Formats: sequence, structure tokens, C-alpha cells
Amino acid sequence: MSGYFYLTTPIYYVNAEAHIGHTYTTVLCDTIVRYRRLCGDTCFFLTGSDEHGEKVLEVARRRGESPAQTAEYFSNSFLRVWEEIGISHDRFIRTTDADHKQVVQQILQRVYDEGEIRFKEYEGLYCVGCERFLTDRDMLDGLCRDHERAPEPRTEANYFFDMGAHFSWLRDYIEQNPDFIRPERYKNEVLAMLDEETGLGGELCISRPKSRLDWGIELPFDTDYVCYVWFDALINYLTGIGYPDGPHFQDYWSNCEHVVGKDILKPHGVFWPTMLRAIGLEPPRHVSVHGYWNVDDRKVSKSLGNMIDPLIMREKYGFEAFRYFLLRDMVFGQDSNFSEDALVRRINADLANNIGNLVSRTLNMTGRFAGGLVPEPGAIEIPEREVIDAAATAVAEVDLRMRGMRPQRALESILALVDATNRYLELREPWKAAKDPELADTVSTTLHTCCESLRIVALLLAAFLPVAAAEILDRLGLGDALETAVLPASAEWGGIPVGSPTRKGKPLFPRIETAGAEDAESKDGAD
RNA sequence: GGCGGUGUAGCUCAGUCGGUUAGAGCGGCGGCUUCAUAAGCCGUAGGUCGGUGGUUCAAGUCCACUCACCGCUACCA
Repeated sequence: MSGYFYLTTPIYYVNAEAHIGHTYTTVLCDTIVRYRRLCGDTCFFLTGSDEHGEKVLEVARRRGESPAQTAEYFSNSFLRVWEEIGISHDRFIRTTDADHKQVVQQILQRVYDEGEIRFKEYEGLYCVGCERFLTDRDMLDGLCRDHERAPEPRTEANYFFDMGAHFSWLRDYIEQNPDFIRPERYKNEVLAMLDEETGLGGELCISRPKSRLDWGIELPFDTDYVCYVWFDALINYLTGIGYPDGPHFQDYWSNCEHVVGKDILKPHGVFWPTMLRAIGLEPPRHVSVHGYWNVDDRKVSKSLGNMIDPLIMREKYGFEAFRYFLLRDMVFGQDSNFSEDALVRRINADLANNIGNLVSRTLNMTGRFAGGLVPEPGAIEIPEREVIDAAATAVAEVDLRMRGMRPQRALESILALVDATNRYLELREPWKAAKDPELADTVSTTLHTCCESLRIVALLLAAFLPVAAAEILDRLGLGDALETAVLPASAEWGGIPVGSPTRKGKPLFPRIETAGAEDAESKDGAD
């Protein structure tokens, strides 16, 4: 059943360059979307940059340029990285895009007209150094932590969105749609937030006076103010697909899923659904929340310099290997740890030893024992049956797990098929059988089974490792398979044509020798 | 303080409605094998399922308490 599918990453804030966290989110979404495209869905994949706000001003000041220049610089930086690593987004949206400004203003006006935005004066402690109001946490002994000076009481008027008006609806909605926010632990956190927010009045400040911050989208109903943060940022999800009357807006919106990091759960779990409610739109199908990457067991931070540049990973290991690690080693929703050690272990174990090596041995033997052409299969016996079953299981599990946002489990399913095929090869021992002319039929069957299994492995892997999967198919003589494939039908057993010309090629994922292993080897080689 | 999460073999994790001898992958160890990227296959390692006390014919799996770590309560994926 094909249909529409719309997936978003958060838009990344333009005060830093892409690191492992941004890369993970983006790669994950790319993988999910590629999978759904393979399933025949009409997909729209949106990513982009969040460019307004105070922090951009700060960075711009530091860099001695205008906020627009800073935003431009970092936005391009993200875009360039995504292009370098082959992200297949359909649009890279910027909150400074003209259509986005228009949509934000249109929505603000509408919510304002409906009386859900209030103008309110409040008093707080303002630090002149910070140019903002301080919270208790910003202060130590009544002084601003950063400037060590006493903040002054000051009043300011701002616009507030009355999101609390929708809390009881939202609570019900979440309870009636238990997989709206997933994994479950984050659903529980949102429910807890709703209770806390009720106590705070459920108001969301959505403006800043221009006198204090003018880098933003002007409020349509008060030109002394700009829109602040969430109305600006979240609405990108609507602008991206042509709100309100783009040709496929409804098709995409009703099949929308967001992927976010756990740090922005609240805006996506609380602010956003209430905003959508205020303008009469359904919530997205899912908000899928992932955890953080630590690096070498420490938090990612600028000061530690452990941000992990995806382009450097590409240079050192090949981007798909890094991409594979990210998808394979994070249990969705939980925090995970990255280390080059773990990366190398994973590359060697899964990519080199299992997948890559199965490709090598299969194609090598097809070359040697079958003249390089996929041979005609003979009788299907129990060992073949087991591989065929493993393939069917993998296809079904991958689908279930991808839709359930569990890419790491989907990869396990694919690896199970690879394992089954490696085991099968040991059982049939075509390298021995090939010496006995009477077993020619068995050899043909064996190699056919392995080639076919590889074809299915490649199809399933295509969303995760687009380049490598295409290469496997190409070596099987199926260079254009991905262009026409539709899952699950294309992954049914028996799709590989007999006589398809194969090519062994170089190791797909070269094994990475660690320093320790090299030492051991040079010692061995010395005598 | 409140709320939530996590704690299962050396490492990373599975364990659905409580039920036969608690699982997988990786690593380690032993063996087989040579088609293959010194890859693969087979076998194995015996973990008080954080702790204590309960409920039950039966608990990793439910309840209470407790310890450790983490998160949220604060606009950085």
C-alpha cells in the first residue's frame, strides 16, 4: 500500500557547524525516507536551518558581521555537509526564506484574531550585560552568573500564546494515541510537563520588543515586535510543504512525522500540538524522540572539542561506514556512546566480515564455478528453504521495525539474513562440490541461492547504505534494480534473473586493522 | 524537593499478557575449514537478572522499601 509520507528533521540552529548529533538525526531521517521511497510512497523530506534569535546576534557580534551574514554562513555550512554526505532531502528550508516569513505572519495573525494571543506586561530581573531577563538559575547570590552584577527590576510587555487552553485536549489526545510520542518514556515526560505547565498558566511568550532584539520576523499586528523562537521555528514544518494551499499540503500533512532529539521534546510535544490545534490542523502522526550521542563517554561539547565532524569521519572511514555505525549502535530513544574504537569494531564485524565478505565469496565463486553468470537453480531442499525463509523474515521484520522507528533492529534483521547465508554456504561447501562433476547441480543451486540472497540483502540495505547497496546490485548485474524496486514485492524470493552477469570487484568494506593488530602481524611477518 | 528513566554474561543490549534448564551480538577461549576482506562455521564461557522484603503454586517480569547513575522540572541534535 503506497501513499504519502512526510518526514522532518528539526531545523538546526545556525550558531555552530554540523556535528555528530545533527548528523545522526539527519542520517536517520534520510534512511527512513529512503526506505519509504523504496516502498513506493510519495515522500517529502524536509530539513533546514533555524536562523533567528539572540544567539545568532551574539555569534554575529563575535564574528564582526551582520546576523544575516552569520545565518547565511552556517546555513550554507549545514547544507554543504548534507550534500557532501548524500542526504536526500527534498527541501532545505531556512527560517529567513520569504515564503516562511509569510506563513509565520499569516498564522500569527490568525491565532491573534482568534483571541489566543494576549498582550501582557510582566516584571522581572533584567541583566543589562546579558540583555535579557534572568531566571533563578542564571543567578548566584542575587547576581548574574555571567556578569557578576545585580540585575535590575524591569517591566516589559510581550505577546503570549495561550497554549494552556488546549492542554486538556492534548492530554486526552496523547492518551488515546499512545504512539504519538515515542518511545513511551517521552510520552510520559510530556504528560508530566502538561501537569507542570498548567501550574505555570500555560502561556508561551512569543515575542521580543525590537528595542531588545530585532533579528526576527515582525509581528503582523504590532510592528514594534518580532516573533520569538517557537512560532518561527516550528512553523517551518508547514511552510516546507506549501501551507496553506499547496497542491499536496494536505496529503503530506496528514502523513507527517517528526524526528527530534530529546532536548526539544517540550516544544514538539507541548507547544507544537497546541499551536496546530489553534489553527485547526491535526497533530503529526508521530513525534519520534532520540537520545544523545556521547563521545568517548563524555558529553559532546565545544570546549572538549569532541563534536565529531562527519566529513572527517568520511575521510577516515568512508561515510557509509560512519552512517552505518550511527544507525546500528544507537538504541532509539536512549543515549549512546561513540568512539572510534567501537566504530572500527562495528565496521569490521558487520560490514567487512559479514556483509562484505559474503559478497566477495559469493561473487568469487560465481565467477570461478559458474562462469560469472547467475546459475540456474536446481531442486530446493531444506538448506535452501532456510535461506528463503530467512529472507522472508528479514523483509517482514525490516518493514515493521522501520515503521516503528527502530532502525538498529532493522539492521539486525538484515544481518540475520547475511548470517543465514554464510551458514548455508558452509553447509553446501560449493568449493568442494565444484570438484565433483556429479554435484554440478548442487553448486548451481547454492550459488543461485547466495546471489539471490545478496540481491535481497542489497535491497533491504539500500536505505541504510545507498552507495554500497547499489554497488552490490551492480555486481550482480542488476545495476538499475533500485530505480524500479518496490518493497516488499521486489524482495520476494526468485527475483534474480538466471544468467545475470556478475563481477567480483574489490572488497566492499575493507577491514580496518587496528594498531594492535598491525603490530601482531608485523611480528608474524618478520620471521 | 517533585516527576520520569536506567541498572540482566567482560562490552552493547533483547526479554511480549509473571510460568519449563535467563537470551543475542561483539570480545575471550577451544576446534573445523580454505570459496572469501587472516574472513567463515561449530562449540564454549556458567551472569546472586543493583539490594532487601513482600504478593503468588510460580517473578528478571507485579507491589513496597532501598542503593547507584542519568534525565526533566531551564529555548543548544
